[in-house]
Amino acid sequence: MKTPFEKIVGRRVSRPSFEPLAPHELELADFFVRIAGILGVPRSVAEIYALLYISIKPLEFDLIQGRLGMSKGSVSQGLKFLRDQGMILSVKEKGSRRELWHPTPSLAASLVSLLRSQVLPALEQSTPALQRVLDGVQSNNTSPEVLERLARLKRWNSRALELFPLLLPPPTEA
Amino acid sequence: MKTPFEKIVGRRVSRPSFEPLAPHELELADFFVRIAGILGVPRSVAEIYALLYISIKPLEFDLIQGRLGMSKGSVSQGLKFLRDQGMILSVKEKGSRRELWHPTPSLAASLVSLLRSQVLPALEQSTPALQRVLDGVQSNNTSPEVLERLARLKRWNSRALELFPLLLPPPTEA
DNA sequence: GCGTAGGTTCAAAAATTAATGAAAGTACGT
DNA sequence: ACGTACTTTCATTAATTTTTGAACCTACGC
Repeated sequence: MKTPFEKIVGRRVSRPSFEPLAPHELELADFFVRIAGILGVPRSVAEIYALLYISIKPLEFDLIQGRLGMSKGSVSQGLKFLRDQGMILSVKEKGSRRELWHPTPSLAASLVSLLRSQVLPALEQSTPALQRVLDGVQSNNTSPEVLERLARLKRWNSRALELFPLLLPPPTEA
Repeated sequence: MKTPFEKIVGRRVSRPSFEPLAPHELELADFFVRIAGILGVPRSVAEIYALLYISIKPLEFDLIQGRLGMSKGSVSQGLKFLRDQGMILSVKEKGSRRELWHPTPSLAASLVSLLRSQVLPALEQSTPALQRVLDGVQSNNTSPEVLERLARLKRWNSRALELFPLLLPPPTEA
């Protein structure tokens, strides 16, 4: 029992029912799920994005939940993730407080931002870490080969850190 | 009770004990674990690779197991993974049947092969999948905007598939 | 200002993924 | 050709990640 009306009538009122995904919608969802998997993004997030991506109009919370058959919590967290990554935007109809979601124009920019957030922190932590490894290895006695290996690793890390902004430039501020 | 000698003496004989990792070895392991995480490779595999990477000489199974404090199964599977990816090689001392493991000279080539094995299959599956989505969408009535979105997605996928071998060329056969 | 539509939080359950270790090969030195 | 040192397999267990859903906010239309 939830809504005031349901309290009065004393039974659950049938909720608006939603279409399950059509075959081609499912296929697009699978596609995004696969790509997301590579980047370590959970399936529910990919499904939400796919649904918004293939929809003509911006979609509301309840419809997303209904058509994908997932919990409120998942929809809320999925939308938060996509919003934080700048992958979706919302509009509001006037006179309603509900938000309607649609994908941002540039998927490319979105993916870049995702990759950045995954890779850059790792690269940045690595520079001092590798230096410490080199220091530690030099106090012990190690072979010139190992020393050279580690030095090369550090050079690569530095180069990657330099190249990264060129390949995947950060979003330019307004 | 395991070895014949232990059967005779009737008690477990103290196994050779192994040094735990030194601080700089731990730090290198952390580095590889972090990088591996991005690529969805489990921690145990990264740890094995780190140990081989920082070692002067090729290492044997038992020593890897002992120093990393992990199970036989994990060591076996980890070595298999690294071997299959072409990231490590083995040598044998004459008169012994045990294999000694060391990293292949080129870490770069190894990482490329890893990336290929993760990304390429996804890209390849995607081409026909996206075509099916386009077909499905056209039989339904959808907006020109959505159609354009999906067409763009497919073009990107094709381009990625073309570019991939250029960026990360497959290993050349001997 | 009140009531509630619309959304978030977060502890607990479910699902997925990784590690373990005993049993089962396998091939090598003798 | 035997015995066993060395390794792999794989069902089970443990760890981690994802999803759920009920309780809880919060701001807006009235």
